[in-house]
Amino acid sequence: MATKRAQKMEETRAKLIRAAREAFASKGYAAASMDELTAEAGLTRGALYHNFGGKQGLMQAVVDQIDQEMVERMLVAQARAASRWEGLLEEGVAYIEMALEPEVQRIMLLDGPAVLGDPSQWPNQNACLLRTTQTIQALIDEGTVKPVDAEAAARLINGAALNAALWIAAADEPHAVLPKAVEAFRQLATGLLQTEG
Amino acid sequence: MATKRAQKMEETRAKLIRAAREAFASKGYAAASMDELTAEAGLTRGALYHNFGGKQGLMQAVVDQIDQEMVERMLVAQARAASRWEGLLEEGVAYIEMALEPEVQRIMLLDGPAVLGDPSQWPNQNACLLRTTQTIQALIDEGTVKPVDAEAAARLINGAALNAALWIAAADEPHAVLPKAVEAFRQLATGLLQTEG
DNA sequence: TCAATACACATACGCTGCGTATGCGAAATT
DNA sequence: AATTTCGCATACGCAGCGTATGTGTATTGA
Repeated sequence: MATKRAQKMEETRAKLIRAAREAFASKGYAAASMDELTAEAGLTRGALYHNFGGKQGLMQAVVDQIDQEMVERMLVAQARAASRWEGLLEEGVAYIEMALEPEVQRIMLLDGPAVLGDPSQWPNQNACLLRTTQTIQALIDEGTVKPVDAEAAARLINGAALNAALWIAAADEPHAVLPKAVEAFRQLATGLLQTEG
Repeated sequence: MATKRAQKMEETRAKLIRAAREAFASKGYAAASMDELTAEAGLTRGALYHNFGGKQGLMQAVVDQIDQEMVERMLVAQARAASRWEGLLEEGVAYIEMALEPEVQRIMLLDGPAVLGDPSQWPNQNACLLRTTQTIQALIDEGTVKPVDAEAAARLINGAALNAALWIAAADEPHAVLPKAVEAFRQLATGLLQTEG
């Protein structure tokens, strides 16, 4: 069996990550105090340094966890779609919608890149991006999409969705501009479609 | 005439901004020490707080300056193009190329949003984005582009270009993937074109 | 031109917050 | 049961930011 120590440690890690998500999301990475954060979790900075090596390591763990959750939601969105092409679009829309959540916005879109560097270089391999790349490659293979570089297209699509999300989130009435963003996104994406000869 | 004091003050501001650009670009915002930075400019933190109110204010000034330079380069790129539509594409390509510069990448794309919040909310109004929006609106008016929301389209286009740039900059051989990104960008953009009926 | 004032910037201080070194107690090993 | 391991708390030192205060030079008014 897993030792009691290992169990306890996992619990500690979970508590710290939970508190960190809350703190990073509400105050931002820079303004979040490790002392406060750990106290919130009923621990001290000692636990933090032992488990994550430091503030940045904790951020890394938080980002990985959220990234994981986002991938899962993208999978669900894609699975719901009628065709693979619609699946790609649904993935993008799901991405946009997720970025409406302050937590995702602040941690993944604003602070994450500044603290950990370009997302595509994250250890997690940026699962979201990888998924999109695979989907596009499949669409190219089946002739639905023009033979462009799949990774390039994936990054552009994701980037477009990302900025759409930031725009929406910063808008006075997010839910009013969301449809406009989604519509523009769908239109833009058609540029990748194979022009039937 | 402008008083000597005002002249001197402008000079001081310029020196601080120059030193800040260098420091922020090379070390990143968080790791840049105000003491070192100001000493580099032959000044102290006193001057900084008097002129910019703090570290964040200095960042703001730096961002504004770079943003201004980017707009100018985008204007040049657009002016070179044969048509307005090609002008939009050239703007995007110029944007991608600019983001190859470490200074732009680090300050504008990574740290900027984390420190100052979403770019579209910057006081400068994000001149780059405003330009793109206007261009797209003109293209819609002349019937070249589908009647989508101009601002939404602009954000998507800019976002796509931005991420393409980040991808390129992080690549092993940036200049090898640049053409792939540009090609994908041009293809994607065609999605906005009016489908001739 | 000379006093008085304003003001740009330097100096000095305190506080917060990170990272590290050390200590302790409970689980694990023998 | 004795010993070792190790997860976490405690204690310390230091860097860096923001503010309050000082100082010298440019500006104003007569």
